[in-house]
Amino acid sequence: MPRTGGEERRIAIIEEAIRRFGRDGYAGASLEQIASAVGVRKQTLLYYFPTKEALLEACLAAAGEQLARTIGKALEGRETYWERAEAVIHSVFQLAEAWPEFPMFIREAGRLGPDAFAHVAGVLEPLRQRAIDFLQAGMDNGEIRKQDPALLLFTLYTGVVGSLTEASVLNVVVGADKGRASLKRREREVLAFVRGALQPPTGE
Amino acid sequence: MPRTGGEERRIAIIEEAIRRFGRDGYAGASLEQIASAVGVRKQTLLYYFPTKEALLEACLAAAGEQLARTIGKALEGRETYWERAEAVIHSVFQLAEAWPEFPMFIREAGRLGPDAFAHVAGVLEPLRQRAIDFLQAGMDNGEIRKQDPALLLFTLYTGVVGSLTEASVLNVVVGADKGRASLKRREREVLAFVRGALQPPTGE
DNA sequence: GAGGTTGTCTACCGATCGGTAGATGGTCGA
DNA sequence: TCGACCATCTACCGATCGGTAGACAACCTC
Repeated sequence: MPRTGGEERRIAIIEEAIRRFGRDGYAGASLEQIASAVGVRKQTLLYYFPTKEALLEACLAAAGEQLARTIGKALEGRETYWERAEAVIHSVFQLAEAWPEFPMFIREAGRLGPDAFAHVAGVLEPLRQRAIDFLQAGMDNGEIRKQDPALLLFTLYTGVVGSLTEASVLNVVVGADKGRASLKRREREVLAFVRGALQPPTGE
Repeated sequence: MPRTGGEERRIAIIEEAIRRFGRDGYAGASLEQIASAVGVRKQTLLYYFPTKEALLEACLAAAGEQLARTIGKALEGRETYWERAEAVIHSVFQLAEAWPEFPMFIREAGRLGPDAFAHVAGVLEPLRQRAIDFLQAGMDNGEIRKQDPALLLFTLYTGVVGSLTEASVLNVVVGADKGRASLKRREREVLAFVRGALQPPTGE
């Protein structure tokens, strides 16, 4: 009866749950699967998280924090609009490469409804506000096409998340598309799309 | 014991199943719920579709046909690139307004894996080929920014589907956003984004 | 109007799900 | 050293799930 200790195991369960919830959806993943993947019985999982929903909420919060950490670090020292956009997107793509189910879980959070997604977004709120102020400033001084900054942010979000989660569609639409090289190509594509969404209509 | 007759009921079941699969996901929706929403017992549903998976496949095929019909009709008589893009997007947004779960189901199809999505995409293959040829021609004569046409199509797909399915995210990121007016606003936003993705980098 | 076909039902089954109860062992501080 | 606590387990429960078996009624055909 090995004892890994409390916090460590708790984190292991959350990470595995994010993988499963991302891959199979909240309803499609069972506590049994998650527990056994961690190498523990279901009842042990229920010792850490009294219900499935409690586990979900812990995952949502953890995902929000992970994302905030990743994006926050990417923003350090970046000044121009383009540097920032590029750095954030690159960091998220790196995260997705190391942990493919992560963006899927984020999307699942959105699918589960506003309440679930709010758990993720709560931690990200300061970053959201910064991003919107930043976009607004860029529009005011003419470096970014004038538009609703919040809607623009939403469009950027769907573009990045879609590119990271719709791999099945990509395989069917584009043809064989696996591995690291493909992810890199999609990152370039997203960057081009973001450039298009940001640049003023008259070009330069 | 009313008898609605075979084909009519079959279609009613498929439409309700698309709603439920779209809203709750394939795993999250039960045959019981679908059947009772149609006003029929689960065993009657199983008379039409011997297994849940068979019902799913029927839904995938039906969704593909619905989409092909909608897009095909939107393309009639449109000539320029912009007219076509606008018409297709508008038709899809109209479909989504009348049937909000429809785009959610399409996204669920992608989530279920390449095999499931292939059932939808099969019917759409001629349209996909036309779109790619069309984009390629536009790039060749300089009306569209040069890029991989298949990847561009994928990006457009994720933009439209994302805008239609990530309503929860939108509510959190943008704030209250319900009803017809909001959908119209999002359609304009998507159109702007598509324009950005299509236009050559030097403006015009 | 008899008989097959089609559509809908009641009744039930085994598996699995999320969750409860409680025993057991390991660890550590008093 | 001994008792409290922490972590993990075995055993089990009621509900629900997808699916089967089969009765039965309405309809069509001849």
